[in-house]
Amino acid sequence: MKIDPSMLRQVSVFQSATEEDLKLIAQHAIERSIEEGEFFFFQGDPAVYLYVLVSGRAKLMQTNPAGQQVNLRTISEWQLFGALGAVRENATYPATAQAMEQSTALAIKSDYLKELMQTRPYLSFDLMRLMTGYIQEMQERYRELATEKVERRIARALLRLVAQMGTKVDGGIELTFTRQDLAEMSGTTLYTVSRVLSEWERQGLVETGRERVLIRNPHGVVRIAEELN
Amino acid sequence: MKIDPSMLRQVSVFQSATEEDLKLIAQHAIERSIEEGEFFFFQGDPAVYLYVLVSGRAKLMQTNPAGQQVNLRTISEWQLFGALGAVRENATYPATAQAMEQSTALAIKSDYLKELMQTRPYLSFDLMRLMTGYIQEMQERYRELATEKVERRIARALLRLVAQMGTKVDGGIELTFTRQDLAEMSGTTLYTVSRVLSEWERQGLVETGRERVLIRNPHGVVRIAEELN
DNA sequence: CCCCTTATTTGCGCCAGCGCAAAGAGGAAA
DNA sequence: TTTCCTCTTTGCGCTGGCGCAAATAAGGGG
Repeated sequence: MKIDPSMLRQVSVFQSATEEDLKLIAQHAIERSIEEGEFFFFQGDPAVYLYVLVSGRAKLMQTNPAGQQVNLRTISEWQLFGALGAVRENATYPATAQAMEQSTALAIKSDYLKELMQTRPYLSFDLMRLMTGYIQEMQERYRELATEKVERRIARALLRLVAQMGTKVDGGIELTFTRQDLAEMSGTTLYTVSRVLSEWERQGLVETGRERVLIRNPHGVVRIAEELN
Repeated sequence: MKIDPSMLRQVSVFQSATEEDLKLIAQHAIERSIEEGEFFFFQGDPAVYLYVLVSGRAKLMQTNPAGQQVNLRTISEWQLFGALGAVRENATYPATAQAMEQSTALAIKSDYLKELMQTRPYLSFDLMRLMTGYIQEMQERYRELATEKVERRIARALLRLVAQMGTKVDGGIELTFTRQDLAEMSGTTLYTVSRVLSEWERQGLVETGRERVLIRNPHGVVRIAEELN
């Protein structure tokens, strides 16, 4: 199945592209579908392609030598990932991309995008805007991890997820994540996440289930995330 | 005192610039000198200028509402900082820049660089390369903070500093930092840094003094930083 | 509808690292 | 030399959060 080039405009980096460019990009893209739990690429692989997620959900994570991992970012539809290789020569992916459900992505040769960027300043510019966003987010999360207590970090992780992929349902906002995912996102362990969520449930802030958190009182979660003390 | 434009080539982002461009940039730059402990800008200020440090040393840090801070990066001569504003509209600085000693920097209007970048792809490209480097470093540090024990984090912080600003002296590599600085760089407290350094001193790895660490056995520090156990 | 796999909860014990407090130590200025 | 300020060290007690282990719950497939 070929992707309609104009769909690509949903990708933030391509928002100012011409129809012409989108068509070119679509022509150079390869579609790749993988199952839940499989990988688009591994940390350390040569960064030959960059990807645009077309459907499904994936996570970008980093693993240390001992195998422990942290979740850097969750990728949803029409987000770009693995793009660092388009900038550096002979780059390797600094993180691993794993599908959280059956997913499809467009793979675009990093070199090709690099070539396009030579003559299309808006592309570099939009990509740069994306990157500055990541830098800011990582800086913030780094500070959080260094200075904030676990409960607040979990609250923030939850809020970030709400902004990114929360779905409104009756009675609140729903998120689909395992405790383990949440732990990797907030730099803690699944046990602690479970305990904190249980406590919040007792307070009526959330309602939890298997791979599911329903936020009943978003304002309450915000208060935990922001409250100074 | 006016800066010789060709000196600007030491700035990584300007490495591929033409002499012409360097001259233009130099003409648009304002020199600003500040004393130790003073600030180039604060987190939250409108990001009107970006800076190139000409002499001295500064640190970029992020503060949380309660006032605790983490050190994101140490800036040495001819490094660019505060550049995020050149990319985003109406941006505010996401961090605070404080001089660690008497320092001088060139201030360049963010808008001006943005203008230059429109017609000089190499500039965007080199800036992007710089940014991808920051992203990678922050991702790594984030993972470290989430998964590694304090001792190892301190070892890594030390090694990063060695790479960036270590000076070779007889008997080792010397660094000039307070325990507090080191603590902010590795996400811990000055007490813990002090204890760890004392222990390393007993083991003969380092020699410590006021605002000073002499690394006697770099290999030993690397071992602590890398060793999987 | 039952079985198996995977996710979740919770009790329990433990310890790494925090942070106060108070005592050194080093430098700079006078 | 003395004073003062800042940086550093270290004892001490405490606790947040980790992680094992075992029980429980929830799906999903056959």
